[in-house]
Order: sequence, then structure tokens, then C-alpha cells
Amino acid sequence: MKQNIQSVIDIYNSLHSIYGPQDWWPGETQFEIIVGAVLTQSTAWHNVTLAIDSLKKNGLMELKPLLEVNPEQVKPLINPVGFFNVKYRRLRNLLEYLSGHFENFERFRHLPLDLLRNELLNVSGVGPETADSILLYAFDRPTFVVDAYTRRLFSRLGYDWMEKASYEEIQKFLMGQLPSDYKIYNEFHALIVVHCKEVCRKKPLCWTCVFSRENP
DNA sequence: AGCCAGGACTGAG
DNA sequence: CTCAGTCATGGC
Repeated sequence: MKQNIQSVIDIYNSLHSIYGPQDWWPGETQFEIIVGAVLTQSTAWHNVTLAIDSLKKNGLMELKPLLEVNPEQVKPLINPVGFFNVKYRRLRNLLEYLSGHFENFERFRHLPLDLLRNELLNVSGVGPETADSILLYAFDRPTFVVDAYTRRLFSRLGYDWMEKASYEEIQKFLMGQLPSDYKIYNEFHALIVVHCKEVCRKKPLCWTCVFSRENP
């Protein structure tokens, strides 16, 4: 069963034909996407929606208000995401960085991707996945988001090496297999998440998954 | 009752 | 560089 590993593009096409366009990220504004990207670190998305709704209800889903209000008033609102102390600090670090550049986010559309990515990575609490999520989903920049689901799915489909590979290795490989198009990166990551959440949840896996059925 | 979620940082070896 | 420990809540 490992002799016919599907190409990355075939996997994308399969997912797309099964689930259709996902229209990600699930957030209404650019700012909400950025906040969600931090809050969802190692956290079920459902819990993130609870926190996001609370922030909205309190009028804090905006840069300046969220930065200015007392931390002890914000933490209870994001409590459901877990790690709320660290996450508040991480979010604050990021917002303080953005407050210098957010006014004209033309910057995020035109400056070299690597430059922006490195700047985001310099923010304490923003790692590769969070940085790529922000660049891809908030600013339409073509960078591939690698997450636990990505590792799991591709490993199960025959790309065993991804189980242990570094973030950058996986990203470089996948981007090399795809056209440099933010729309494809956007859809692909969304499809991987949707597929893994709905179908491939169980370990060790994927015998109920559409791929195994189609390729015995 | 555990176990795990769309990670990242830290300190130790 | 690799890696366990840490952060913490909600749902199954």
C-alpha cells in the first residue's frame, strides 16, 4: 500500500473534490484572524470561539482597546482557551509589535515575505505556525501553514518522514510541490484541518479515511 | 476519569 | 540540536 503514494497535488485535489472550498480563516476581520491564530495554539477551536465572542461582546476585538485595557480584565475573557496567562502575554507581545506597523498594513502586503516572517518570529510567543497563519490568512501572503494535522495526514498517506521532520523541512517540501499561490495554500491547510477533524480523528488511523478506501 | 486540542518557550543534557 | 516539562480549560 505504500508503493503508490499520492502526489501532494493529488491529495489536494482529492480533498478539494470531497469537501469543496472552505473559505478560510473562520474570522470576520483581519484583526480577529490574528487574535485567533495566537489563541488557538494547542487548543480546540471551539474554546477559541468562546474567547473571541467574549472579546467582541466587551468591545475588545480591536487593536488599541485590547492593548489599553487592564490585563486582569482581559484574562477572564480568554479563560476558555487555556494557558490564558501565557497566551495573554503572547497576544500582547504581538499586538505591541503590530501597533507600530498595523496602521498601514500595506507593509504586510508588499514587503518581502521572509522579512515579515522573521519579524513575526522575533515576537516572543509567535512560532512558525502562528506566523504563517497570520501571513497567509490575514494578509494573503503565499506561505504554507504546517501543523500537527499536516504531519499526521501526510505521514498516514505514505510520507512517513514527516512524522519527525522539522517544520521548515515539511514546509519547504510541500511548497516545492505546489504552485506559489496563496489561494491554494489557504485552501489546502483548511482542507487538511477539516478532514482531520471530521474523518481522521482516531489514531492510529486512517482506515476509515477516504484515501484508504480509494487506494486499497 | 483520563486524554487531547489547528504551539511555543525554557532549561537540561 | 533534541526533548521532556510547562502552561490550563472544555468536551468527549
